Amino acid sequence: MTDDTRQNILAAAEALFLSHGYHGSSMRQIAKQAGYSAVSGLYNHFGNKEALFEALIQDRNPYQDVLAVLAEVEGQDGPDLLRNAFAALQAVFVDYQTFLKLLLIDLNEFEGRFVRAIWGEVMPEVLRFAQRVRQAGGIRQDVALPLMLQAFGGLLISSMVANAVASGLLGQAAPSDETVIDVLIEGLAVD
Amino acid sequence: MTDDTRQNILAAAEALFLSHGYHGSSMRQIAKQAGYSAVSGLYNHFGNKEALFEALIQDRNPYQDVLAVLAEVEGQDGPDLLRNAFAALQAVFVDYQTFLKLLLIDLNEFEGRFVRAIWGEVMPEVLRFAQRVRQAGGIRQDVALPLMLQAFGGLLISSMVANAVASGLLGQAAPSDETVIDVLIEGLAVD
DNA sequence: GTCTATACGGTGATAGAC
DNA sequence: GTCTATCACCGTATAGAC
Repeated sequence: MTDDTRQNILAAAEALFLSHGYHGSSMRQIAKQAGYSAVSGLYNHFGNKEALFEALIQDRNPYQDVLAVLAEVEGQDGPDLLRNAFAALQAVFVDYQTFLKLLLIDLNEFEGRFVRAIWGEVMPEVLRFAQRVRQAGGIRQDVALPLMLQAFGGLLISSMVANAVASGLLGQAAPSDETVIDVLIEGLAVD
Repeated sequence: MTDDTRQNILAAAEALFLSHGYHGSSMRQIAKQAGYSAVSGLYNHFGNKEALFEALIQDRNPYQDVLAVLAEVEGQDGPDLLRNAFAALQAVFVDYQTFLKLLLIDLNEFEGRFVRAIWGEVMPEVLRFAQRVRQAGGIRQDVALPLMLQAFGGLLISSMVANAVASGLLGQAAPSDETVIDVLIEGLAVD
């Protein structure tokens, strides 16, 4: 299959999945939206609905951008690194807000199978970043690395969710604040 | 309908929703599990599948327990209050781990409609708790209340998710740590 | 009221003719 | 690529028995 037809189908599937959910979007609807007049046209390119969704997750995830941020972020010390990485990741996720919905679908329908596969590839780079933070200095050494990452990730997620809620993606409006990480950094910094 | 038949149906629906998801659990399966030989037996008690799910969310949510914790938690100062509330809420959510899955279903299938309704009743008490924390002293006054709540909630959620992942509810195992809140409190405390 | 039996249009998916 | 059937299953509605 050419890359054009593939992207055409993925775009149709994405639009429907985002607006009507996974089970709310039928293969017949996706086929129609993609310009086919019969469902079989879809099954010529993707084995089944699940394979179509997996292709969508593989194509739309922020994997590359997150890896780039973690590898290239700079800072004078640990707190500076954390602050810069947090801001850079927030900026990345602004462009991937719709991916949040795909992630939810993955969690619900496939027990997070597809996102976990991607996470497996990102995790090594995350650990490498955490070690960079620790070695850059200015961070309390009595805080374990997993604990620091859980706090960092939790705040990042809560910031993304607050952002998504504010933009009406998942619910109703709520005020967003970009400095939530500063409180954590204050707690992590050496006295 | 008697409370027995109601709880019988809810238990059957919960077991199936948790193990096979919302669309993976058919009304026929639920009816069978609840002891009926025809689907219609279900429709005598719940108007449709969505109403059945809503009743389940209403019946299984931690609303009462969370309200009780927020109203009754004590502490010598702000940091102490935050620490005690965090621990108490963590303890509550241990008993409601399966509710996480119902929450996910609500987010995915109903845009979080049912959980938002519950949240609307909890929020006033949450704000009252935040003001108690601030007035109890020992907390930086330059940190806005919504920011403090977002950080507190984000860490609570990340702790719950880490717990759920560790228990295999949502995915594969990961180490859990109960002191993630201490880092935040360190950042919130007055110098 | 509570249960059973049956029926309707939709679904994901397959098979075959053009 | 298109059409058309066909399959089992889905949520739901209805008619009727006790």
